[in-house]
Formats: sequence, structure tokens, C-alpha cells
Amino acid sequence: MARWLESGALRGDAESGREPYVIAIPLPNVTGSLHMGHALNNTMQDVLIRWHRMAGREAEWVCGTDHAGIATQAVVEKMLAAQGVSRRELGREAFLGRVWAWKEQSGGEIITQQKRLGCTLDYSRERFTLDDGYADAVARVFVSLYDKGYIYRDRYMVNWDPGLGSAVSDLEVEDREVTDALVSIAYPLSDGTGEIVVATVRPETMLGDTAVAVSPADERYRHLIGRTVTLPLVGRELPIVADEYVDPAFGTGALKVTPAHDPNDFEIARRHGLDEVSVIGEDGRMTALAGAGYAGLTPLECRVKVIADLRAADALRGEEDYTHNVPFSHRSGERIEPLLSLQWFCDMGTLAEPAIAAVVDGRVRFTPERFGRVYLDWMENIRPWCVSRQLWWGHQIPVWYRGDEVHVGTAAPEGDGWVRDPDVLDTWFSSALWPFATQGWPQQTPELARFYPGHALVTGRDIIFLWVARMVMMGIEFMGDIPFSDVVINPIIQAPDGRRMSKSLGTGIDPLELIDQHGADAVRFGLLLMASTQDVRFNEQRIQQGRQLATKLWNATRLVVDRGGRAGGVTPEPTLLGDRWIASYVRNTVAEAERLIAEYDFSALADLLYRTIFDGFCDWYLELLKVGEGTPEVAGFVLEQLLTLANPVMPFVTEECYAQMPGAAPEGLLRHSLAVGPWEHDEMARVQGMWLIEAVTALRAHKSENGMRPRDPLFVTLEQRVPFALSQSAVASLAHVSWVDTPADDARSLGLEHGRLLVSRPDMVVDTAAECARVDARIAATATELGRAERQLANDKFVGRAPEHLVAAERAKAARFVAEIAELRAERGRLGCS
RNA sequence: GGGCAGUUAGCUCAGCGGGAGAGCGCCCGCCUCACACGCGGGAGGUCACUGGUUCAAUCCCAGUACUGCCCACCA
Repeated sequence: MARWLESGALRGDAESGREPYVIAIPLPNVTGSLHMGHALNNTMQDVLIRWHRMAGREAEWVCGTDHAGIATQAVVEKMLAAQGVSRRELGREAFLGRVWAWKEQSGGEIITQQKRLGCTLDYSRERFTLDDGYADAVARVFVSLYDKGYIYRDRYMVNWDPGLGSAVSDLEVEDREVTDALVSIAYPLSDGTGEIVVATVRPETMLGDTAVAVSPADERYRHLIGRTVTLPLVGRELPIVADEYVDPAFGTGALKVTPAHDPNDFEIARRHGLDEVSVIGEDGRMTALAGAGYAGLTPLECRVKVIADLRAADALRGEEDYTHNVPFSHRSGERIEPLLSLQWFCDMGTLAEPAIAAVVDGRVRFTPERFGRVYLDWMENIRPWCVSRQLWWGHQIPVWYRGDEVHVGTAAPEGDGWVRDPDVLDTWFSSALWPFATQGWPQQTPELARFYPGHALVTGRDIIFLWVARMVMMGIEFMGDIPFSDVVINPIIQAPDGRRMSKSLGTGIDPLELIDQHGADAVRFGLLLMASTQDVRFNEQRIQQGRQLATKLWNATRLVVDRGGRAGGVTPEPTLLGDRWIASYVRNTVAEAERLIAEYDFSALADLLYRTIFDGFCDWYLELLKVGEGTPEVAGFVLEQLLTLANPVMPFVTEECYAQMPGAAPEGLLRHSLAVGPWEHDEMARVQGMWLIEAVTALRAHKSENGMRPRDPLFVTLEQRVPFALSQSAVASLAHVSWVDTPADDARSLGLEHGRLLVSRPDMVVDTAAECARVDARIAATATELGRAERQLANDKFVGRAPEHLVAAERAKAARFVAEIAELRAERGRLGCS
């Protein structure tokens, strides 16, 4: 890692003529530390960055951290609380000083951890969302959106988080199922001619009721519309209004309307011009408007008192358990208190339009595709975004007030008496600018010109709305172009038992510990292998597999170097079978890997590397090399290609192996390129290689199944049906057999695709009965296959409609089965079976 | 209430119209001069269920059953 950092290759050069390739990392919280999700997500990005850097692109992987308003403020407040100090006692300025001090001292630990994973981020340009330049970009965006009329201030229904003492956005709220008491309350008609019964799970909010609503289609109440009821305990006269929202089939069909404490009631009230009476305040207590006797209580205390008072007033008409979904804060875990509050909002409708178009017309592509639909569904129903937060740590809203005057600007206004809005912006407001604010915007820097727009964005599906969608909107609005062309959604890695991996559940697994145990390459490889298009359970065996692959590469390198293999040579011309076979094989592997990278199929890529290195290269090619079917020139060249190919996935071990090779470039693999161009697919080499593999495998299996040890002698005679040669010397060495011209009388037959092998062992005592049974069993099995093939071929519909090559293949199969049965019958005759 | 995934070997997962695959685990044999973190061989699946389309279905369509996730204002 130190060498990579010193190389300067991690810093994208905006002036080089190379075509850029840019990824902006999903900025981690400055309070964060690397968890399993980061490890996978970052590995995927590093594979892409390294791959494209090797392919000659000017790679820039944007690095940095997010100030993470709520999370960071909470960390520091907790530390202060341990010292017995509250943030309010300190005051805003001193508190922010403490937060900055914490950030300088302990923040950004995750950057160090990313280096341990081997991530080739551009650390030289590390950014923080509260940097001066970044803060300037945020303020400019706010002012610009205000000037365009998108940002406005309104007294509006918000999700109030009583634990946090702040409003939170719709996206920071989750529903939980809760069982509440549903209380029925009688509201008498003002003229004393009867009553209307309403039901509520929040009786305390009745103190803020300003109407009763019924369905306009409801016959039962039609005659009451326009009349009034008297609110019990309060005495306020409430109009009875008709509204489509009310479901006549639910409860009594009459709905109490509390505009200040229920989002639906709020909408109804705005439609009918009703009063909005706030009876719960931002301090989480009943307000003076709730009335003497209730003011100052918590809503829960108030509920108890209201129910008691209603009972005393004989206004209770029933109570039953009721299970329903209730919003809770993601942040504090407390139950959301919907209330009216003066907040800053951003209207998203206009901003969303071009961002929808970008996905619809394919300029921004999601992988897996289905997430594009998720994005569009949300965008097409987008709602105003509450962007103000009642916190201290963050981008303070660039608005000043003086009496009724409001100044919105990037700097404080002239004159005395102006007071700045104390609130800060939602953290996601600043992260939405990440792709361009990191490149110097609003300055027209060379980096901005070269590194915007970026290419891939790799992230989790949980922030498609919070972050991805908003980056697309802001990018188009302020840069006039999409921020990236591909959104790659990484899977979620669950705990081995299928539960969510989380610190609070105790189900988390620390990737840094895994790195300690197995090495960073193993962790990277294992995570990629686990990752597919769906969520997966963590499987440590995959990590072990990665470690085995790393060890294998290391040992293979030792062998190749021992045999005189070198790096950096000219492309050798393969002549021996083993060389020709591996050259063609590796060429095809590279082509396949290129395809998989383009499709972001990291799991298949890891699997391909594993199979190629273990099976193709080590188990077959290196063994062929040892028996004289390969040359050090080709072995060295192929190893260099494989190390290069595997480098994006396993950067450490491949870099080290490469360094062990004579002739290796001193700068290593960071900008190395794959050079298999001169080699073409060699069909004859493939067929001959397959034949050799088939023969060796059959002979080994024969020995194993007959209780022979690998080195026990075995005589073999070849009968082939094709005009190209089997490499007999290689077979003899790899399977430990001896070729003879004439088969023994009792030789057994091993059928191969291109011929057969007649094998016999010198010391074999033939158990005729057992042998006959074995041959009969094979005849029966082959006959079954033949029967299936013949039935297929006898089916006119198959012959008539199936593709020609499949019919031909079926005929060839049938012919082969017939020949095999004939051979087996002959063997039967030789053995003298009954 | 909508929507999206998933259900394949003991475990974790690939495959997605033409004779079921990987890793680990299990069984057998090998310290073969790169590697025992290894090498060779093998056992083990009515591809959730029910219908349909097709010459042909694990793969396509419809439905059922579980499992997970996302969205949603029913007091």
C-alpha cells in the first residue's frame, strides 16, 4: 500500500490526455468505521477503478467523509454527558469547537481502514462535507434553489422527533406495528339534538380538534353537514365538514380533525380552511392552547387525564385494542410526533422531471435493472423535502432575519440587527452535491471539467432515495448533466443465520478482524464471490477460498520462476500442446473477464479467476509444463497475464508475486496492461487438450475405483477414431501408465469421446464374475441412454422442429452409444461371460 | 393494501428452454521434486407445490404455499 501511495498513480491527472474513469465513493460518516457493507461496496469499486486504470484510463476515485450531522453531534454530546456537560450549557460556538476537535482527533478512522482493504482511492484529494469550499458550494445551491422558487419556508406538518428535538424527513421514519387503545368519544351536536361518535388512538389530541369530517356520500350524516358539534372538555364549536378522505365504512364513519397533529387531518384542514390549533409543542409537552389543567403535561400524561375527564363528563362511548402502524424515528428510535412547525422545504417536482427522464431514456442505468423501477416509482410520486434540522452541527442555513425582513444569501447582509437562522441543513442536502462539489464547483477547475460526469456509482439500495436520486437531480440542475452513467446496487450481506448484520443485535462481523485472520486479498475475494444480485448470508468459507487462491498464486509463481519463467518478455509463439492449450484458454478467460466487468458481475468474475488459476493453470497447465508439454517462456508470460488479470481482485498477493518475477516492471501492476492480443482462440488445441484431460482422468479414475494406488503400474493401448494425436507421453506421466502396442486378452475398455483405452495390470487377478457384472452394468446404462436418444430421434416433431445442430448432436450420440455397446459386448466375449 | 426478490446436493450459493454445477462438509487414496492452505478419485438433488405453453421446462406463463425486503395517510 505504501508503494501505491507513493507512486502517484492514485491521483487522477486532469491534464493527462487519457480518457477519465471516475467513481465517487459513497461518502462514509466521519464517525464511521468499516463494516461488512463498506468492505464489499469498496472492494467492488476498487476492482472497477483498478481494472480501468490498468486498461489505460485516467482513474479518479473520489475520497472523503460526510459530516453526518446527527450521528456526529450525538457522539460528541455523549462524550460531554459523561463529563456532566450539556451542549446547551456550552453554547453553540464552544460546542462546535468541541465537535471539530473530536473530528480532527478521532474522525475519519475509516480512511485508514480503507487503505487496509487495499482501496486505491485518491487520498491526496480527500474531502469533507464541511470543508470551506464544500460549505460554499452548499450555500450557493441553497440560495440558487431559493431564487428559483424551489426552496420556501412554511409552517407545515413535519415528522417531529422528540428524542432528537428536531424535524426529520419522511425517509428517516419507519413504521412499526403497535397496539393502542382505540377510544370512542361522543361529540354532542351544538343544538342539543344528538351526538356524533368519533374514534381515536390519540385522545389527547382532541384538545386540538377544529372540525369533524364525514364522507359526502354518507347518508347517515348528510343532514348534519354544515352544522356544528361542541368539543367536550373544551367547549369549542366545531363545524361538520364533508371530505372524500373519510371512509364511511371505518368505525362510525365520522372523523375528528386535528390539523396540527395528524398529516391527514392537516390536509383536510387546508382544503376546508380550518383553524390549526397546536396543542403539543416542540418540547414534547402540551401547550397552553391545550387548556389549563393540561398544559405542561406530556402527551401520555395528558391522555390519561383526558380519558378520566371524558369519563366524568359521560362522553366516553367505548374502548378497544387496535393494532396499527405508527411512525418511529430512525434516528432516535422514538415515536414520531407529527406537528406543525416552521421549517424550510424544497419542492422537488420540477427537479425530478429531468432526473426521471435520465433513467427512462437509459442515460443512467441501474444494475440490477429492477432498481431503476424502484427509483422511478419514488420519483414519480415525490413530495416536498423538509431540509431544515434543529441541530448545531452542519451547514447552517444561509438565511438571516430582521423583524419581518428575510435575507437569503451566501453572506450576511449589511446592517445591524440581523439574526441568522439557527437551523442546519439535512446532511443529505450536502451529500447530494458530492459528485461536483468535490471537484471544485462552483469554481471552473480542470478537475471539474475532466472528472464530471463520473461513470459508476456503487451503493446500497437503502440510499437510492436518500442519496442517489438527489445526486441525479442536483447534478442535472447545477451541472446540466447526469453525475454518473451506471448505478450498481450491491447486495446486503446478512449474518450467517440470515438476520441483519448489526452492532446492536450483536450479529455484526468485523471485516478488519477477517483481514487480520485471512488477509485483505482473501476478504476481498470472498466478499465478491458471495455477492450476487440478491442478498446473501455471510459465509466465511468463501473468505478461506480466497486465502487458498492467494496461497496458490504464490506457490505457482515459485514454480514458474524456478523453471526460468520471466515477466516482461515479448509474446511467445506457443508450439507445444500444453502451451497452445493454455494460451488459447487464457485468451478466452480474459475475454470473459472483460465481459463480466462490463456487466458488473463480480461474483462470476471471482469464480472465473478461481477456476482459471486452480483448474486450468495449476492443475493442468503447470503439470503439463513439468512433463515437458510447456515452455518457461509461455509459462512466464501466462503467469504475468494471470497476475494482471487477478490484480484488481487480489491486489496485494498479485503485486508481490509479480515483483518476484525476473523482468517485472519496477512500477508494478497498477498501470500494467493485459497483453493477450496476439493469441487467438485455437480450436485444435482446445480439442486436443480436452482429449488429454479426458484420457488422464479416465485412467486415474480407473485406478482409484479398482483399489489401485496412483503409482501402481498399468498397461494401456490406444484405439482412436480421429486423425489427430493424443499426447501419449504426457498421459503416461500424468496418469502413471505405460503404453503397449497390443492389449492383453483380459484388457478392460475405457470409452472416450475420440476413441477408447484398453487397460490391464500385470498383477491383476481377474474375478470373471465381477468383471462380467461390471460390463453388464455399463451395457445397461449405455442402452438406457441409447433408448432415450432413439426415442428423441423417432419423434418427428423433434426432428422437424428442433434446431438442426441439436438433431445432429443427438444422432452422433446415438451412434456413439451403439459403438460403445458393441465394444462392451466384445469385451464380454473376451471375458467369457455367460 | 400495493410492489420486488427468493425457494436447486448436508451448508452457503451459481445456472435460467435441449442429458443438474461450485466451494465447504462427507467417503476413499496419495507427503508425486510449487503448494497437505495441497493432489487424485467418489458418494450425495422427484431443481417448493399445482396447472399451462412447447417437439422439449429447473429454466417461460398462471396460480398456491412459505421466507425476506421496499413503499403506503385509513381515524
